[in-house]
Amino acid sequence: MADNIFEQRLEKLESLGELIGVKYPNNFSVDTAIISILEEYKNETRETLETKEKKIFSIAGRVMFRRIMGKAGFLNLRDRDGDLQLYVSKKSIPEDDFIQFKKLLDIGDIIGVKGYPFVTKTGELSLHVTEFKILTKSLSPLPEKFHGLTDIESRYRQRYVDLIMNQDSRARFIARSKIVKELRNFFDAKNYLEVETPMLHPIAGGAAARPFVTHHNTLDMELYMRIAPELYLKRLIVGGFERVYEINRNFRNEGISTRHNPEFTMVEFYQAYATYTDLMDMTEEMFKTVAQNVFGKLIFDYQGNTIDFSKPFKRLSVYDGIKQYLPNYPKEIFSDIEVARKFAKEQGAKIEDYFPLGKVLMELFEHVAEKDLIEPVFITDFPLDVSPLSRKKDADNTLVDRFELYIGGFEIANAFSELNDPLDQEQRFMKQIEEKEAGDDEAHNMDADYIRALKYGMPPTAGEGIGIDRFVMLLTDAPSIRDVILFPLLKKE
RNA sequence: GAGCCACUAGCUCAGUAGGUAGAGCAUCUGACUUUUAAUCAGGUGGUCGAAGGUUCAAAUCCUUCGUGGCUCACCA
Repeated sequence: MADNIFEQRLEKLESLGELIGVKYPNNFSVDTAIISILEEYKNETRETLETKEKKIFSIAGRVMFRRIMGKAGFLNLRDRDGDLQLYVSKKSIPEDDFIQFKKLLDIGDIIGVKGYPFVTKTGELSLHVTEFKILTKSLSPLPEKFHGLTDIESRYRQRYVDLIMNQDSRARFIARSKIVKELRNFFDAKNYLEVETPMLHPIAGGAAARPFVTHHNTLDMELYMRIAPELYLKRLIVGGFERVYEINRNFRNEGISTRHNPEFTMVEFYQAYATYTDLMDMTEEMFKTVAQNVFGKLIFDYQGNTIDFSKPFKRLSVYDGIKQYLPNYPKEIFSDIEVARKFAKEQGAKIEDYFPLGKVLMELFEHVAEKDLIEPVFITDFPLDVSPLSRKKDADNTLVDRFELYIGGFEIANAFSELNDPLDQEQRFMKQIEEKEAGDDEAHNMDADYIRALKYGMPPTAGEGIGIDRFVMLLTDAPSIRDVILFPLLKKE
């Protein structure tokens, strides 16, 4: 015998080829999923089942455990959504099949079996196998059966192994898929139109972030991976699609952390004739609906904190938040930039000299409050300086009709009533360009076509973006964004 | 980008007054026809993340590098 596992398994693969004629057969038909056998027989006992006619099922999956005795043995078979124990005995199957079972099988192999359900002495529903076929040899051994794969890097790099071994990881990605489906149902029920807008942008816009740059060869043109779909979706509002949403990836060329992956998924949606307060109500309804429909509950544990979606979400303005977290604030910080800068720096916020007042206040707020925003809370009424695409408040032109939703200590949604005054928008872009020149490399760029679109008239509109990855983190109690992204970005091996 | 920590068999992990590497599971051989982390007996398997250095001697001490984790910074 060869002296390592890979070589040993290659030899078994050769033997299989000699025994059945091909090494990788594809002639086994599956007629049943394990979960439907479990469902159909869940109320049967050893006694009730013995009196019934034996019904043959054909199932397939991966061998996870085995316990082999002399002329018989048990296997645990796993398919896409269930595990079932198999009982294989020499006298019940053809001789060639028993050779496959006894001599050629390894844990991790993909097999197909036929057999009839029965209940063992110890009361476990099992399949009494009458045909046994190895369909795909696994040449690499699976991780240790009891502990599974725990090394975090391996779980990300070899997600396929993680998904085989770790049922909680598997369940989390299934939940993610259901969450996205429920979001679609939610928007579809409100007559939203799902659209797809460009991922390659000639101008990176719609958010403040550094983009990935790429190049189109034939047009010899610089392009940017999109940092947000916002400006395209609002062009569609101009075009008369009054309710649109898009679920897709954004790309931001920034740091990686437990809450940031360079490519992440957002649902961004826009509704004409709505305001940001309408969206607060809608967001609450959305979170409750998705949580209830996917998980059947409204109260979640997130990393040791309880998050209750059944209660109305709190609402707190940025300025009130500063007053609440820093009761000793100097009265002048909301009007005097020098006082605000000095105070924010004293509190430990990172303030650059070119920051306008609104940005200083925003940094201050996030520095002191963000970590404590565990229960769902809408932070409202942002400074104009940090909101170049938002509508000004009627009552105070230094603030905008905007909110961000915080849950579990991080930002999960951002929304506002949209600025639909093309002349104001043009001035705001000009101001952003000034900030860019002053040193803010994440300031917005001028998008002349977007201004051109607004000049045709965009109805009063509100829009919102929700980070799907973070939403899934909350609902599945995931400590890191990498736990909810199948293949998170890692350095090259 | 900074600090701290980790990297030993396919997997999960032991192993520091520095003396040349171990266990469990997996795998191999044998026994066993109702087991379920099966059991019993006996084997195989390692350039101790990489490269330098100190030393008679390095998994162990030092330096640099790599990969990863956590925290901070960045992320309006």
